Amino acid sequence: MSEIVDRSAKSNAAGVKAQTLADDVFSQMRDAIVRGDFEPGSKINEPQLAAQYGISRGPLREAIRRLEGAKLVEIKPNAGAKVISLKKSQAFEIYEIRESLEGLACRLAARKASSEDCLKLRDLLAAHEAQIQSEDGRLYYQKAGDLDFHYQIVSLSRNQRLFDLLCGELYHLLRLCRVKTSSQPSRPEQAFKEHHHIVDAIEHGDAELADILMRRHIASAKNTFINALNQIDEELSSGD
Amino acid sequence: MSEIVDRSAKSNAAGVKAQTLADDVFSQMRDAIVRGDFEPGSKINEPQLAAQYGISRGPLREAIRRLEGAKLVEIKPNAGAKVISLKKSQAFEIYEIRESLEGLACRLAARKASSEDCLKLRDLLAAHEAQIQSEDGRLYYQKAGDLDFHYQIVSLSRNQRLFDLLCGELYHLLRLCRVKTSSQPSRPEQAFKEHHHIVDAIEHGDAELADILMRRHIASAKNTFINALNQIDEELSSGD
DNA sequence: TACAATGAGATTGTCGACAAAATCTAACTG
DNA sequence: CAGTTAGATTTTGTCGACAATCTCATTGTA
Repeated sequence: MSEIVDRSAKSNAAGVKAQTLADDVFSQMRDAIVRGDFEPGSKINEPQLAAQYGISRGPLREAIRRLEGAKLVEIKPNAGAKVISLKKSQAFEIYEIRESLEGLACRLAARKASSEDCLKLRDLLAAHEAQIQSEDGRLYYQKAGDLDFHYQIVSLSRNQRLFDLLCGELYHLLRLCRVKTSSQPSRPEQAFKEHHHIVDAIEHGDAELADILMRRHIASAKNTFINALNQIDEELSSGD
Repeated sequence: MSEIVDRSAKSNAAGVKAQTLADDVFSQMRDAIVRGDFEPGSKINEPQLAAQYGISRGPLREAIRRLEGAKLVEIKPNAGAKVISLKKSQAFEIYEIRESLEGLACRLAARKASSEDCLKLRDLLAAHEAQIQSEDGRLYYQKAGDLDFHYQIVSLSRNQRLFDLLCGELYHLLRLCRVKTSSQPSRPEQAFKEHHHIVDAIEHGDAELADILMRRHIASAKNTFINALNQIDEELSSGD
């Protein structure tokens, strides 16, 4: 009943070939941008990219228009598209929005989650704990693991548009600037505790508390992230 | 410094002719959809529309791709685009998101607004009061006036992305389904009081209170809106 | 030497035509 | 008469070519 689905994965799932060239190239380019294969701020050259993907400029331009809709490129008339380059202040803005929206997701999840749902969350956290204690725990935790947790919470909100907005747009944007701070130390143990407290609140159906705890959790992530960015700026200006 | 700007108005401002056909047709179609000129759920016929706007299918398809990005149409491969048709549950989802985000906007506005800013808000509300007491007050207030107020609050948040999201996307979507409930009775006096209380909180720099008041204000709007939709459903099913 | 005009090259914007897919119609079969 | 299949028509997807615009280097002049 009303399952939350990732609509953004139109094509690149297991072996399902794309329906249209524009959609296919859109997925490829989106992943490439988020992965950091395109330098942020770099110009997008239509003839070159069309040749690279083996398509004509028509579908390519449609793909670029979709990227514009996903806020991953900026288009200026008669000047072409550029890969977005997020400044610190813009990353901060996105974190502010995420803080509010994930608070909402938690609030809704606390009202709607079944005991089964909570069990699945606990399982996920248990798997995370095992990973933390393994050698590459830190890396795993902050990369895929943390994201898994937030994904699952958002789907428990049973608000499809909220899911699309957070998981289909904002997360991509944040990953884009996280490429810079790739090896940020993070704080796995602390985050792990916070996750458990959030699940506690959801399990008790305490929507208000779940909201507050999640917002606090994201605020911490925001701070460590901004600090990492500041540090990079300092290194650049001192080493230059 | 750092003025909040409506980036969505690329073309249709005063006399400034569009830079590119695709952008121009995008604006026209977006306005037409929001205005209700396109029946929600109706199919978009490319050859016909291209002829209507006097352009070829290339730019038209790019415009449609941008509309897809704005969530105003849905595209299925090899089947074309359809104007979005929001169900009650989806409108509800959008209101939930709006509630959270405008709360955030208020919270930020309370922290950042200068006394000048507050004065402008008061002026706006005073103008509204005059309108309310005039003959077509009700209509004015709920249409342009109410929106003006919310626009201004969101600008005061000084979060450009929040502004784009709320004023550039969500408001359009809500206006789209408000077309149905065109003459909803609303509650101008009550809303007017709430607006004043919100400005009070912002003036005092009480971010927490401003947040709560705005969320409550939108929750009321959400309820009257959903009730109006329910009433329409009843009329349809009984009169049929 | 500094600076503006000019022109060549490259890039974006637009178009019409063709290919592939879907839809509709109508005839055919049980 | 219902259901299915085959063909015709419409619509979407893709391509290559041309026009408009921008960029940048070169040249000429003060």
